[in-house]
Amino acid sequence: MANIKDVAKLANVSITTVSMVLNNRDNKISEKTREKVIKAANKLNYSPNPIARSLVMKRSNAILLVIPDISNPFFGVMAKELSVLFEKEGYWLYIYNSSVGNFDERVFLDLVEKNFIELSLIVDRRAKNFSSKTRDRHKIIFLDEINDEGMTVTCDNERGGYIVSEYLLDNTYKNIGLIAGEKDSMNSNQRIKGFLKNFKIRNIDFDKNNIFYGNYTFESGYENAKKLLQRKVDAVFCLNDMMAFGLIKYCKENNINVPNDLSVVGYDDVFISDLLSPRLTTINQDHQEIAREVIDLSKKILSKETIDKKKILIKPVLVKRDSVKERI
Amino acid sequence: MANIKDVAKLANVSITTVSMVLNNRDNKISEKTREKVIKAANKLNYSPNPIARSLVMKRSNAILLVIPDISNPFFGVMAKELSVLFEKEGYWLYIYNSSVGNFDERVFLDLVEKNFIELSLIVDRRAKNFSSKTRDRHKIIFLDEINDEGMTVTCDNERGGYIVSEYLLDNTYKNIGLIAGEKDSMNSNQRIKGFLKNFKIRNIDFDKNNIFYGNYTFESGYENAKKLLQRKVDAVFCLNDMMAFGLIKYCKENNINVPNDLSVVGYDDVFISDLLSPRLTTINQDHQEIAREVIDLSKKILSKETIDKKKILIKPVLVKRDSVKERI
DNA sequence: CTGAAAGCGCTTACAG
DNA sequence: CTGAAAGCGCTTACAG
Repeated sequence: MANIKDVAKLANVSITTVSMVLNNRDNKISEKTREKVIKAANKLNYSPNPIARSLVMKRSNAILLVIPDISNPFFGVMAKELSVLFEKEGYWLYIYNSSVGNFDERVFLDLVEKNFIELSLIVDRRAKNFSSKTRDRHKIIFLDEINDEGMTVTCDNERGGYIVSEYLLDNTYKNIGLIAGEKDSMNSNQRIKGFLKNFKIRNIDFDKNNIFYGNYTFESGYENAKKLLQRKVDAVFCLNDMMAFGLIKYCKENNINVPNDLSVVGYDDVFISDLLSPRLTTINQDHQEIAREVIDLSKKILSKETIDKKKILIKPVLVKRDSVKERI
Repeated sequence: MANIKDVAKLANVSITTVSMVLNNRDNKISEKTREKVIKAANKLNYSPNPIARSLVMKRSNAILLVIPDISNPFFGVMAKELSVLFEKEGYWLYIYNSSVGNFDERVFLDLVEKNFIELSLIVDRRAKNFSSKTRDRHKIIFLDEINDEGMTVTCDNERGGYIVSEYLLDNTYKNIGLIAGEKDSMNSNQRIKGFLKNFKIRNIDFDKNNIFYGNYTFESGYENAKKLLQRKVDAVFCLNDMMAFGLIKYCKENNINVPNDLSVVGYDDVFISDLLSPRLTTINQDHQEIAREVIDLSKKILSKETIDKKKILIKPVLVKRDSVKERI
């Protein structure tokens, strides 16, 4: 692999000149030299070493995406879509599975500063505790409703929860259970908040013992199923599809018919929700729109434009399918 | 963020000494200096900059994983499992979605040489055409049955295909269709080869017009469904689950009952196969075992051990569920 | 036992 | 208009 010296030698110029031409700092370079350099570079199939470049420029064209778990299809699709779009912009995505390694401010700083990451997209509740120094020094977009200061692109979780309770209460469900995310997950808590809001409005009591906390995995849906069913619930709102799948799996194994014996609502509308038996009623978050908004915002941040909106909320939509028995 | 100079200054030694201590090249360094350095490093929360390190050492602790599409759950799970295991070994995984960007020898070399990648894991048929120079110079494990020279860890695709035809023929299916992967996909071709083998053995003709080529996506299963159904097939072998999902989706929309009107077999046993309606009969490739074998082999390759086996084949297993109607 | 120097492959003031 | 030199943050012969 040719380096800048080889090109300089072949073109009979200094490496300074090569660098200037190739980086278009060539306002003062003569057309003739320019051509020589370009020709030599092409001949040698040269492109600059990004590692060396990062070291001197302290930037890297790299964008960090922190997600809990790439094997969750919701994040898989998100990662894919963001990859495509950022690739077009000349950036590449460095995916960090935060449930695999650990993830805290120290890990984040190490990752970002050592690798000269230019922008970070984070969906991880632990980012809530980042110091303001860290937030100020690094460009971050939260894809999680973590706080009210940072840039955020996310689905309107409170509204999502609200819609679900509306649907279930309208359909006269009386004893509704919840399988939530981690206790300190903002996404999860916002969805719960929206969900409970409707109970208050209608002046209906909600037994908080009906809330079980999982961790957004298939397994945690499965494991919470049993406890939940002991409480004789007639409907369950799972705060993501994966946990709904786990719950449904448990029901199948125990001859509990969904939706006749139990109604189930998910959240995410992962593409397979539609293929399940029963087809899963769930909340759709338009990931294409999320991705688009993320890219838009990223471009602005990267080009240091001043940004008007600090929080972008995508509207959630209830997709009615077959896992809820409509009683009205 | 502290750098090596800061540590040297605080510990009152040269940067050489700091480097030696921290990299355990300290056979000759006095215990006293050693301690001073460690203390200073801890105090400053210092860890070496990996970028600078890569540049001088020409290695990076980075492993490249080339997969077609991270949004396919099969690859998502694979990526996750490999991440976990490599993390434990002190490496990190750089995931490249080859269906997003393009992928050829040039792209590969650029990626690997510029970033000082130490090992590449590739599942992409286009790697078939890599020159032997490239293969020799770089450590590669193919997760695809691409050729007979390189290191390979993969599922025994031929056997997988064979098992399926056995099952379908035993169940007296007469007009079987195939939705395959790309025409030049080795995985796909091996599965087809195994599938057809059984026809030869039993002296049954197979109409090759019943083979349709997709690209392993949900959409391509859906799109091939129509053409296939016009050929009045009574069973379809989809060469991965995603395409089977697409086919089943089409059937649902067109009131074709699976398995009563049409039997369907998939390949991969993605975790959701079990949750579909009907539950998908498919070939299981034990990804945990694949991941383990990959790690084992990787460790050997990275430590330059001589390797005995060049090709590791994981045994596929038919998982009988509900998408095939058993006629015997 | 420890350190000064060279060098990895680049970019960028600065000089001419 | 072009190039020599310094420097990014490290490691590693080599010298003493």
